[in-house]
Amino acid sequence: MAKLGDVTALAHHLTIGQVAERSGVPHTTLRFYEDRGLISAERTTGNQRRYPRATLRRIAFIRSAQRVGLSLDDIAEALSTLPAHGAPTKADWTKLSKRWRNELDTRIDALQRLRDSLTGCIGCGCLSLRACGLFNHEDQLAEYGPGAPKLKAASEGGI
Amino acid sequence: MAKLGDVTALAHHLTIGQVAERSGVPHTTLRFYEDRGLISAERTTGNQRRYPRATLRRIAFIRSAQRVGLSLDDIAEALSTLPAHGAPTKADWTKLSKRWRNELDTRIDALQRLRDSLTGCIGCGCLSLRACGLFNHEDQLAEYGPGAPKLKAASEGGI
DNA sequence: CTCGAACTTCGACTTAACTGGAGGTCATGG
DNA sequence: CCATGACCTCCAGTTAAGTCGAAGTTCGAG
Repeated sequence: MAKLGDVTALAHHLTIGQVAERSGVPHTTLRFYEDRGLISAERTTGNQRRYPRATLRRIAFIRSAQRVGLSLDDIAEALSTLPAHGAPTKADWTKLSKRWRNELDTRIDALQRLRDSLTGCIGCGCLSLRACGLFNHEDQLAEYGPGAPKLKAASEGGI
Repeated sequence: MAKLGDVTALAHHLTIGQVAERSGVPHTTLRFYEDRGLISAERTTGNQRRYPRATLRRIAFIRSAQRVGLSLDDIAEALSTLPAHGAPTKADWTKLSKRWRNELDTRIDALQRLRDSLTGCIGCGCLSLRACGLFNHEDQLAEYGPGAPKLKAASEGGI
């Protein structure tokens, strides 16, 4: 039953197990995220990872962003503009945020249309989805949809 | 230069190539979607696919839903409650829509929080993200995040 | 009737995002 | 000081969502 004292050695540094437990993200995934450059950790003399508390926020951000359909690459790119440790400059933040705002706004819009069109279809009784906003730019959508393989050159300005 | 007449034979049925072009989804992907039960087509005597026009709306729906992070399985399940051809009953629609509304509302909410927290961080100057709504339920999130492997039994009530 | 574009199936390959196991190292209560 | 559990690296396997190519068939303008 040897346990790492709950009185965590060095209150500001969490072990990978602690981060895994608190964030709900498996430790294997945390190492994976590190490989992909999403998070980072300092090492003890014995080569074990020690995470700053801020990592929990970073992970929360990652999972939130992922949940709404952004790829780890997009997220990594965004996060890379922030220093791993220490406070980012206001300029960094502004730039990152501007790029994301557009993308997020677009996605929020898409979601709302999806939701409202469903609701609308019930409300108006148009059981075949005809005339519902979402479905009437049929030929316009596409452009670049989802898909594992990178169809369009990874990045080209936006996320 | 033999081209399929632009005066489409049987105005209500599109070839896979036409659907691909109009929807922007590659024909290979259309066949893949058929395998996964997302769309379907009638066949000519020569075994070629002929899609009803409504398929374009179905595809638009699929891509929209995917774009905001829903899996093809979720989408397939939702679409499966609608008949492939012909009008669904109002009851079908109501049921489908109710389930999706919750999920979509949740996602919209998450997106908005993500966006607002970014914006807020700039506005309030809290350069380290401290005190921003999104990041303060740190230990609560997780639950079930994204991930290719099916961690939690595929479906368990909601999408 | 012919010819090329468009279609068919099928199976192997790719990418993203994990997941799991083998084999070894670190840390700490007893 | 030693056992045990938490940690380490590396690498292979899995799932989702496509993508590609080979080899053969259908379609329809000329």
